[in-house]
Amino acid sequence: MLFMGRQRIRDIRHDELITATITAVHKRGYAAVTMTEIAQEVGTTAASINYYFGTKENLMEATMLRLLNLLKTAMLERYATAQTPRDRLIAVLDANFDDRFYTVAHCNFWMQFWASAPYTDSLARLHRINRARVTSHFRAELRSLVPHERREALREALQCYMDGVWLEAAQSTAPLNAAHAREEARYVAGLLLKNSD
Amino acid sequence: MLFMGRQRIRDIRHDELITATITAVHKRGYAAVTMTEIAQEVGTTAASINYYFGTKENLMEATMLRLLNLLKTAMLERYATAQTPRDRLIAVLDANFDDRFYTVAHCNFWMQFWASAPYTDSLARLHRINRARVTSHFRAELRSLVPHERREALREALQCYMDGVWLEAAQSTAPLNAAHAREEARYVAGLLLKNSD
DNA sequence: AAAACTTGAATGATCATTTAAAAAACTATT
DNA sequence: AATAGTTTTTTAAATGATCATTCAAGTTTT
Repeated sequence: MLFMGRQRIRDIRHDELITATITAVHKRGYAAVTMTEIAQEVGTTAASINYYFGTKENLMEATMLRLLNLLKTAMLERYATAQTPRDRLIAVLDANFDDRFYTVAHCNFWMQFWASAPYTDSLARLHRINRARVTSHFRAELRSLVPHERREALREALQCYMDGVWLEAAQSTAPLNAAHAREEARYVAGLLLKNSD
Repeated sequence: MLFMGRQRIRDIRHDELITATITAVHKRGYAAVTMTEIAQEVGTTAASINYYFGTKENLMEATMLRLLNLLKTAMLERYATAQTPRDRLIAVLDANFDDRFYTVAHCNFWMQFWASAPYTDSLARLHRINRARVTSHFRAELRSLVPHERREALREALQCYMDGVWLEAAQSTAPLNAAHAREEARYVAGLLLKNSD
């Protein structure tokens, strides 16, 4: 309890501020949002954010880390019950359109992060790592599903499709329908794989 | 000649500065790039940009307009010689991966513009107009190629795929291979349409 | 000579970040 | 369970840096 007590406020603030960052970036844009605006989302001050995160860049990094972990969790959950290679491919697709993850605010933050990642070392690193992870999952699952010559082309097509869906989701004015996105993704994957051999 | 002369320098600067904007945004990022950096790309000063474009926002808008026009031109050229609906669909796809258009710097500017468009009225307008145009082209060509029930799903899939390819291209460190991108796009479109009925 | 163009030096606004001092939460002791 | 001491948290105000934009005085072109 002693230790827990020490950590509690810090953890609460950490979560609050990351949530506030996603909301504020969605409202005002990654480039335009100020520390004060983020702070106001949860009724605190910019100085407080610096107390907990040090810099704006760290805050953005921590926010992106939360999204990456959300994606990873969604993926591992589905992986745990997948039996066949096809199941596992669908697990990867579905994870990307998980209810908890596939929201306008999340896709929007992701898109804006993506656009500015190349210009900030710490963000570029996160981006690279995640990209490599998704790619290797796709490669592994496609190995036993499509012939060797077409594998990379199909993997790229699938990844581009998914990125494109997020991009569109990021601009949406209405709430997203994650279940529908999963169906569409399966349909598209089905078409791409059906004739690939 | 008088009139031409009057316009010449203005036109040259206009072109130079738009090119400089694309390069500088690629180097430094849409959010981080300064007027001075853009000016330095062509050895002039920030004040000069303001003389010609008034504001940074106008400059960005003009830059995006050039890309939009490049895309439109590439499309119309190919449309002119397309005979069948299938030809016209391929024309739309190929235009998006035209040699003049599909470069890292262009895709990068496009991506960054895309991410920040929702937060600036004039840019949002451009974005909306372009999006509507591409969508209506796809709808028109798919009308006679795929059954009614699947048309929207396939159109969305194709558009998302193309957006995703741009997104990846924007991050590339090597020069792009536009011809290869066109081939891939045809291959993907082929798979999507083949089994859709 | 007039118009168009250029630029170095202000201007003024906006921000992230730091500081210092106060408030709150927690711990240990009695 | 009250209290004094310690650490953690909060914030208003200062700091300092960065920029887009404007200005005014030049230069070049027509």
